[in-house]
Amino acid sequence: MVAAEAGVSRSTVSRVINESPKVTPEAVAAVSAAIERLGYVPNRAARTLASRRTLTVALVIPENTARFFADPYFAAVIQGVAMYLSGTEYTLTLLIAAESDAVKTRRYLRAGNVDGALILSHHKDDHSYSAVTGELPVVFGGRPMSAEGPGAHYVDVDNVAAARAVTDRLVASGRRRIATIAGPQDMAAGLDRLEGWRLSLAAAGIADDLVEIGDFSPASGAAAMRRLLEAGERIDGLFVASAQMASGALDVLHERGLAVPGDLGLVTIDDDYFAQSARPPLTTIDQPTTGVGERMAEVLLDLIAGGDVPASTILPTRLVDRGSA
Amino acid sequence: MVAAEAGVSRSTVSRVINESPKVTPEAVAAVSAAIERLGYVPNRAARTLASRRTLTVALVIPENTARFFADPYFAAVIQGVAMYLSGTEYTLTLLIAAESDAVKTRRYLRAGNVDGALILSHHKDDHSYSAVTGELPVVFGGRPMSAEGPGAHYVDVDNVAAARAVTDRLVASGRRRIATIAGPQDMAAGLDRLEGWRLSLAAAGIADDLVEIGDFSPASGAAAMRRLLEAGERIDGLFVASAQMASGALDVLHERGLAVPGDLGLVTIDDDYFAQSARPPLTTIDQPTTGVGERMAEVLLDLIAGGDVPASTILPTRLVDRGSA
DNA sequence: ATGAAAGCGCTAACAC
DNA sequence: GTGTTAGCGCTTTCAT
Repeated sequence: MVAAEAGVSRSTVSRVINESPKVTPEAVAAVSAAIERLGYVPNRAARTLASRRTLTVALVIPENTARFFADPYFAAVIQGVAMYLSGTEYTLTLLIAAESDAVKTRRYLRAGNVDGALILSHHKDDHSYSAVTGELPVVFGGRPMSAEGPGAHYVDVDNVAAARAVTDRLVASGRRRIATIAGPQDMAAGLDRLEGWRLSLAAAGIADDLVEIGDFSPASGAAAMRRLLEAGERIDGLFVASAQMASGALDVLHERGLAVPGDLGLVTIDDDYFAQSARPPLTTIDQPTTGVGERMAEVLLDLIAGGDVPASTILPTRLVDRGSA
Repeated sequence: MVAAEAGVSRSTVSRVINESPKVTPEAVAAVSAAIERLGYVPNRAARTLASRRTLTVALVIPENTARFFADPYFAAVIQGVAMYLSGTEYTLTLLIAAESDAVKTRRYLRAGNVDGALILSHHKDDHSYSAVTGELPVVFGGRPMSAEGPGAHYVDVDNVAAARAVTDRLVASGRRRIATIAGPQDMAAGLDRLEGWRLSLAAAGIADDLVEIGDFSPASGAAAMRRLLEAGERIDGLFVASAQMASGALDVLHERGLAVPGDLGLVTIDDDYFAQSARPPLTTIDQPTTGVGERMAEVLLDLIAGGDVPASTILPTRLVDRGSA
């Protein structure tokens, strides 16, 4: 094998591969050359078995979250994770966790098949994985809801501040009757954005009674918009908790002949295709989607390396003003 | 360990785990019970090292394809793969292959770290992975372009037939001046859909000179639509090679005050959010996206198992008539 | 049908 | 700094 070719022992080869500091430069050179010449690639299984590190991290997507694969947000996060990892020695295992046997997934995680796990979940009850947090480094995507306990590491954006900032635009435009189409109230993002809207209105002394709930999908946004309109109030401002829902809401407004921002101001969150190509293009919040994935991976690797990382990593967002307020 | 608990040897335990037929039912029962009782989970690395099967398949996404992660098509395929695999013993490794060192990726694949690979690529030059086809079971998503050689296994839909079928609707509506916004001509799907459009027109004796090319994104569809309109021809029918491009094209038509299907018929491919929520909703082709992922995984596992699978697996599509032709 | 023994390819003490 | 010696936890001949 490589050892013979380089004229050293297997141990030295191993040390070079693992970048041990205690190897002479000459030895490193000889081994590297031999590796190159032979096109040698270490066997992962053997390394794992001997060292008890798998060099693998799992990305767990609970099944009911998987249904939202079409959501560009998730796709972007996954992409961020994969891209960050591709620059490291680590490998990514994608796990769609059937809720029928979350047990199976948890066992897999605890069986030492991975060095850590990233958990991307949509709903509150998805967090059945918090149990593994004690036995394995785990990083959640998005602020986990109560059940996780205070120790859970997560990466997220400040949804409260983002929602508040964008709603402030509505207020600044002189809107006084401001409604919201909120996200699901069993998701942190849904709750936080609603809270941000409330804070903005409270600060301006405006009533916060016009609330309809959607599930972040365009169809749910359209339905919520209809309910809002049918309630009979004359709204002059609207904060929709996601651009996908805003797109649905906008369809309904067009149907009814209501103009944005002429008849009412409309702002949202997510600077994706929906916000950009809406007519009119929407004032919104740009959040770092692939960035969330990248940081999740980074935090996890730090945790695995024994680093001592703060439990929460909050990424900055940016307000994109397109004049739709 | 389990052997002691069940009162048998390690070999027997191993046989039970690997479902060897030569074990008495009693032994199986005893071992299964012991496994259950102890919550035993076999160590993957050790199994792999001893058996030389990794129980892992790679899903390779060339970096320039990764940019299209937002494309719901890709997300759906990945989801299909992951969900199919979750029902098997196999694990999915997601590999974003930097084109800078495709060498690294190929080595990884050849180093025996996976039992097979699924390759999802967008463009012609992505297919640098065809080289591994000889050394490892490989299944491509989408018909690979020439370079792969005839042996390459792939799963796809019949894009030619689909495009032809939907264009036929335009013809059936009496449209005589039918243009197309085609996909990239370095992708099989782009070429095939253009070909289908041509065949439909040829059969009807209609000229096929009105062609603009896009890259499947909404923005490119809008740009192509502008070029088509500015060419000055009065078009009465249009086949757009993807719903995302159709959405962009429709925006331009609205801008110019052209009505669908009043002024011109518009049909496309993909029954996704874009086709469904377009105004008007579009006559289109529904293709099994997660189905493609599932079949890719299924074919790969068959290949790994030594099965002898036909090189191409063509999945059926369905025409969805929404009256936009 | 089952057990005993010999590795799979590597890393990790431990000496030198 | 480098080599030697044991395993890591399984599967797999080979006997029995």
